[in-house]
Amino acid sequence: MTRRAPTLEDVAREAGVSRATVSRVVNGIRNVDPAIQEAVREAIERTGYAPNRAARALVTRRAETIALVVSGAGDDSESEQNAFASRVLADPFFGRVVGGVVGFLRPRSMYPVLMFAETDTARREVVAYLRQGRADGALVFSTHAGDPLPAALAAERLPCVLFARPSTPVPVTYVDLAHRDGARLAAEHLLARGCRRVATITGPLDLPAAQDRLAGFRETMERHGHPYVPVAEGGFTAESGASAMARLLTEHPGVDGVFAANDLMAQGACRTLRERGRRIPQDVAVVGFDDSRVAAACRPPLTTVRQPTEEMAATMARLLQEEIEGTRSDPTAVIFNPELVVRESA
Amino acid sequence: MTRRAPTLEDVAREAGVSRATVSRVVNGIRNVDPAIQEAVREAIERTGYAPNRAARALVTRRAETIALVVSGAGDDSESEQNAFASRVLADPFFGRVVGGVVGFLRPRSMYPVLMFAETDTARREVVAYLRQGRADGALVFSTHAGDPLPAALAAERLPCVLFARPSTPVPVTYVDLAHRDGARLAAEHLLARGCRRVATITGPLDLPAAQDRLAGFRETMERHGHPYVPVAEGGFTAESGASAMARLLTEHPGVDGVFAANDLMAQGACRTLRERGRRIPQDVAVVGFDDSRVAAACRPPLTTVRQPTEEMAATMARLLQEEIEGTRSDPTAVIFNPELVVRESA
DNA sequence: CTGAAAGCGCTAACAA
DNA sequence: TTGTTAGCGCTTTCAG
Repeated sequence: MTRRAPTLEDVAREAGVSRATVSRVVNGIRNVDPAIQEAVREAIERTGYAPNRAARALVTRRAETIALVVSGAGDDSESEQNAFASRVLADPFFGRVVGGVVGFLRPRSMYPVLMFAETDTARREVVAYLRQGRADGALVFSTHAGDPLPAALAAERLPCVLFARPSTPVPVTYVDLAHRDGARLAAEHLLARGCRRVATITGPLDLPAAQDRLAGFRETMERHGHPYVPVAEGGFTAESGASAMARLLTEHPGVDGVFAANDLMAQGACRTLRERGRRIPQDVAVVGFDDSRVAAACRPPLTTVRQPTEEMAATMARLLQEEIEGTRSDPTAVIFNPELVVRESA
Repeated sequence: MTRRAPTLEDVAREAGVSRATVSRVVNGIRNVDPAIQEAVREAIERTGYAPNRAARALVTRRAETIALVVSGAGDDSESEQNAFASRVLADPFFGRVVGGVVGFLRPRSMYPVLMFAETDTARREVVAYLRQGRADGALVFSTHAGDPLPAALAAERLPCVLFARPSTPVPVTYVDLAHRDGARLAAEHLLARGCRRVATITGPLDLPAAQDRLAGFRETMERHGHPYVPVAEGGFTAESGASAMARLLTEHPGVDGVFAANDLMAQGACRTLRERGRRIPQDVAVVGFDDSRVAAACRPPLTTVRQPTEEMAATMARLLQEEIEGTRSDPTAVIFNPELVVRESA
């Protein structure tokens, strides 16, 4: 026999006041006599009252929930669907993202709903979820260029904030990093330590972030008298970094410095270098990007360009909140500055 | 000027039927004339109707949401709070868990709410969240023994399912692995390949899973004439595995086989072995546990005992669903069987 | 400062 | 098979 959960009505009766008054106390609205406030609090205690969020959501039109969406490119196979989630989770970058988001949300008694959207069907479901008011807005992390999700969300006027500027212009708020500046830091560091035959391993070049890191790196090298920089494109994974490094070594055996556009690829590059008998950093210096947890764990520990991922993620949550509350209606962007973290690899 | 979202009422008017009929169509309840069904569907299309979940939740008393909770031991410092999330996410085990849960939930248009609870305050918030009906139940992953969360949830009669049998008995449903059998597989494999001086690196021994793996390993070794097995306790991290291996080598330089109670520790052990000039598996054979993604990525690839984590997680979700729907009211347990995966390390 | 009352949008008896 | 109607539990004017 399970007793019905106590409602506002029950508390009101218990405290000898009206529902409205209890509601005011629960929601911390002032203009309530301190004595009555106390009485209500006691009644809540006695009854073990917990407000029904569905009822509140119905009238406030707010779920007090936000979605954390990872949008990618994949096929509809079921194996692929499950794999996508664990692949994303395996990326150390994602752990920092969640840490940052949770850090912002928790003090507000909110927790993110985790959604993976690697197909158009899945993306439609994300839109439907938001349209049904199950979440008030979305933090979107796209893993590929031309992701249609931001535009779909914007078309429905659903609040959302992106990580990174979208590759095709969409009127939507985002946070990003000054990638060119980061790449510049890497280039200057390699040059300063005496490297003269410097190459770079880029991310997927359809991603603006990867393009910007490459452009910034080239620019700086050029300005310092190195107009030609060998380039190998990778896919932001350790495996792709390893094979990119192998290609680079084949074509340019004399390379003495490498800038990889993320830590995972830098890690892969290190593995290849070690296997080919190159010492790091004596023979080849390696600089990564992100300062994810693999950077410190790598052998040797990676010199890298730090992206303040947690703060960026927390800022996304704050911007989304503003959008939901209507504090700000026009899209904005917040750009963060990278920092060089010198360890042992360069 | 943002137009009010269309409601059932709007659709009903558009289709020339009653709200109830539209509701029936939306919820796929039969006994609706096909022609009317079609008309309603068109009206939904025209109006762009999306059901308001808060309203539905209010009457069905169901949020159609479940929480995925990671409960751990930590202090109240803010840095610790954020670190906990990314530490958990960094564990490859967790990626498989999420993959399994999402695989079950998604076909049901559900997505997990991610909650981290490493302090008593945070755990109280988890309970409050569920009591408010923001989620219908919880999947709980405890990272330490004697976690008070399962008991707290049970006391409030909130539906929940645990990963692994709780260290103190709580009347609650859980899934688990036949740890002893897994350890037996490891022992038999090491013995079969000719190892005679075999040691083991255990997990934190306050965890039943760690105890069982140790007990199963010892038992099998004993039955095969090896009553004494050197033991070093680790903490389920690569770092702890590395130092446990170092202690083992100091005290038992002649060791020729090691069973680590998870892959992360096996990975750490491999690192130490390599640094001390031991070849794997020629000088020392290493067997891990879990078959997480580090197992295949390790050098050399780890022979390990596979825990079907995705299936276990998916089963948790199914059991929770049953509990929420009241299909089953008594706690149950589902125990999975481990499998040996032979790669190169042993 | 407090209470009465009108919904929020939906589901589910119950009637027709 | 369809419609009518009574809430679900809460917030929020609007009076008092």
